Amino acid sequence: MESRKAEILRTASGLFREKGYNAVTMRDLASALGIKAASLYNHIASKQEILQKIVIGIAEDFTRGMEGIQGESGSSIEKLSAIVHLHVELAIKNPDGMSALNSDWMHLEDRLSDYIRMREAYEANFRSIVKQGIQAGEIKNMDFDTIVFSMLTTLRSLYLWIPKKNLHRPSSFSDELAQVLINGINT
Amino acid sequence: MESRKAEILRTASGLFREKGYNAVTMRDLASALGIKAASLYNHIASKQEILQKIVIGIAEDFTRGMEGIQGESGSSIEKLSAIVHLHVELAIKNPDGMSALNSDWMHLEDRLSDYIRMREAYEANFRSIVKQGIQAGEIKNMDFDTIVFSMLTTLRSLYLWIPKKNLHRPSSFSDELAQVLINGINT
DNA sequence: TTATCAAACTAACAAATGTTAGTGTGAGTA
DNA sequence: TACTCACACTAACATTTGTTAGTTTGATAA
Repeated sequence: MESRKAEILRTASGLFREKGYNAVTMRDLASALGIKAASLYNHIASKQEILQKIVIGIAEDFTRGMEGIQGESGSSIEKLSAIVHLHVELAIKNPDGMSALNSDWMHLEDRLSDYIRMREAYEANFRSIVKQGIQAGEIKNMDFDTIVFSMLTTLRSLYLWIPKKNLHRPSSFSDELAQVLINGINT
Repeated sequence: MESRKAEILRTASGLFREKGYNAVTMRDLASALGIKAASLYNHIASKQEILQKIVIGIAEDFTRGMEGIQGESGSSIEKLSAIVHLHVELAIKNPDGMSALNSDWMHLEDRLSDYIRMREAYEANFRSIVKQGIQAGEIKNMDFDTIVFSMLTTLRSLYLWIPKKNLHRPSSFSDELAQVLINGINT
């Protein structure tokens, strides 16, 4: 059974998505759960903790996923395809949390530097895979920054789009997206 | 000379970009301008007005730009290329304002429905151009939603990226981006 | 029964926030 | 000189907000 705390995090994610972290008050959140604001503090220490649990948790999912992909053997194209799958999987699992990660990370306070470190490491890994692909002749030698930026922003924004689609078969959707994203830059 | 009001809007755009509309207080904004919060009200009616002027102004730029493109003759590929140019031009002109448009539109209150109407009209035009391109055989018949989503999110996120690049020649950058975005879907 | 414990409540507070009222000031104009 | 007007100031306000203190409740275990 979902713990009360998990329920709070899930409900908060939904509200953060609609209005952003700062526009959601503890009274809003309590009201969405059918309780009073003060009661929230039986479960969480502060509003900050809610944001941190949501955002850092997902950032760690991405870090773990990227480590797994880097650890395996495979061509650059195969690795990029695995990255697309990772983004689709996490966006499906928790689109509201992804929204907070994308829009509210700057309000992280104490854990802001942790988040930025993880994001930079992730992007460095991503760039290194694309670079290897170009060197190996697997990826077209177009403007490097443009390739990376275009792929990353599309992947980062998946949470906006995925809830609208009817994903009967997530894995086939994921394959399809990988095709569209990679075919444009594949040799 | 830049009016005091324009200076306020410009400064506010920068702060909104860093922290988001709700996290920027009138005292923050005043302090960035070297004055007191109450003095702002000699120039603007409310905090809301600042957001509205910024966001609705840019939304109207896009609406006008799209009307111009739709009005001209040309292939779908040429129109898409013109749309890329439009996005690059507006992102260069005012990246901070673009950030507010992308991240703070939901706080528009009175003018929220105006904004949403404009955005929906813009996207409908975009989709119609892609659809015509597919019917005319100019664009690959891949998954329609995926093509549209991938292009639109990349264009919408340009403001995050453009300030980091050294754009000596905006028009050649624009051509390059259009190449990367369109080549992947071009026949 | 009695004790425990998670989880809700009421009441309150200090700080922050958007905004208003009323006032001063200094440069340009009549 | 006297007037105006843009633009800044101080002081204060009513709300809103995150959070704390202390209390009640209702189910489960001893």
